[in-house]
Amino acid sequence: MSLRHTLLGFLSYGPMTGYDLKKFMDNSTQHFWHAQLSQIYPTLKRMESDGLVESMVLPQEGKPNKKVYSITVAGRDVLMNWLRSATTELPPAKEPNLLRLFFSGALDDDTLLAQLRQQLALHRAQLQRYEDETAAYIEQQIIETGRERDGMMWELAREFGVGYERHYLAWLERAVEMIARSQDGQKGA
Amino acid sequence: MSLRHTLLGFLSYGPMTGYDLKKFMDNSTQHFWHAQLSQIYPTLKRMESDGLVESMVLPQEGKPNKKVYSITVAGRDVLMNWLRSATTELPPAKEPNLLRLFFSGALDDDTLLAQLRQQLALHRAQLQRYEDETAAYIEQQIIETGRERDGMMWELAREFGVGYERHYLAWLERAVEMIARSQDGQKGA
DNA sequence: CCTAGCATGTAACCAGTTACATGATTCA
DNA sequence: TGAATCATGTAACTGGTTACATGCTAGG
Repeated sequence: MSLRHTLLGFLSYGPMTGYDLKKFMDNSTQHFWHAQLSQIYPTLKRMESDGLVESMVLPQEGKPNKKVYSITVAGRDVLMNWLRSATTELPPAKEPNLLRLFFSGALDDDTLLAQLRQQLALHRAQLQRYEDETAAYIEQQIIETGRERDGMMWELAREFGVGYERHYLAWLERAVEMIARSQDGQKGA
Repeated sequence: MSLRHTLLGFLSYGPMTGYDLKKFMDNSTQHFWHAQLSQIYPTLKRMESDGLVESMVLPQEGKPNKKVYSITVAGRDVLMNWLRSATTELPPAKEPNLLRLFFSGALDDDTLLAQLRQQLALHRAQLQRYEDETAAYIEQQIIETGRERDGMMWELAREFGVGYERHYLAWLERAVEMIARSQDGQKGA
């Protein structure tokens, strides 16, 4: 259900097209909610027939016409109800990399270490991105839109990402160390 | 694709039924991969016709017959290839609670604080579970099965969970503090 | 010349959820 | 008496991915 909520959330900032919505998602909610254009377009269509959004076609030359969506009163209602709704359970997660590790007892130490080091590199890069690009993007968005309170939420989400990557890195580093040490022990014996 | 890998992973420890597989998942991979029986049964069937597993029917009285699945050589092959496969990208995640917060600028401070405190309670409970039940369960499994190297992986996954919950709690606590403080400032003024 | 960006969508497929169906046994 | 555990599944639906289709403009 949450793609609908994501679209309502962005449209609550102002009217825009499906294409615009995709770009906003790629730049901001990407790491906690994402979608392809091929899912966004039909979802907007269904949301319109459900009365949550309405569209206006802007004719263009040399490009397909723009279809600009706005949130309706009913849409704002659905959005606010979602924002207020209680969290009674932790959402189930799918983490293929953890799953892989869980069953990696069958791998030799070298392959296992290579796996973990690959992940280390990816997470280091992601931490960097949160600290540089994402921070700059949020600051710029706050200046451009003047949405300071929303900006506080965006910043909180970014800080979650930073904390998450730091935890992930610390854990990976400990795991690598542990396995490397147990390997030395075997070679030395 | 990863439900198939999960099932192969558990079957690599020994033959079991779909029902057993579900219980193992609920007790161990639950927080990084989960599935319903209604998805497990047909998946096993397709894996059998793909030659990754094979089944043997054990007749029972008063209950449906047991269908015990074992991993085949081809299945073990697929499992090992997956374990060895490189991680080239961070897997995309869906975090409805973060998404909700991202758009929560429209909520008043009290509702926002209530939201965050609900989450705090859930994550505190989850941390406790990882530290008590999960730790005990893993220890017991290692003793029962003698799989010490696999046990190291299970334990690493558990420690990831502990670290994740600690990070989540620290972040929630900071967020609550920040919002509560900004609220005091407004009241005091 | 080719790639990226702008801008819309459809169709086929795969993964996952919810509801339904059956039926015995054990425990509170 | 009713819920939980054992044990299998099917059917209908929803959510999400991948591939296909079109076509112009700007920049390296």
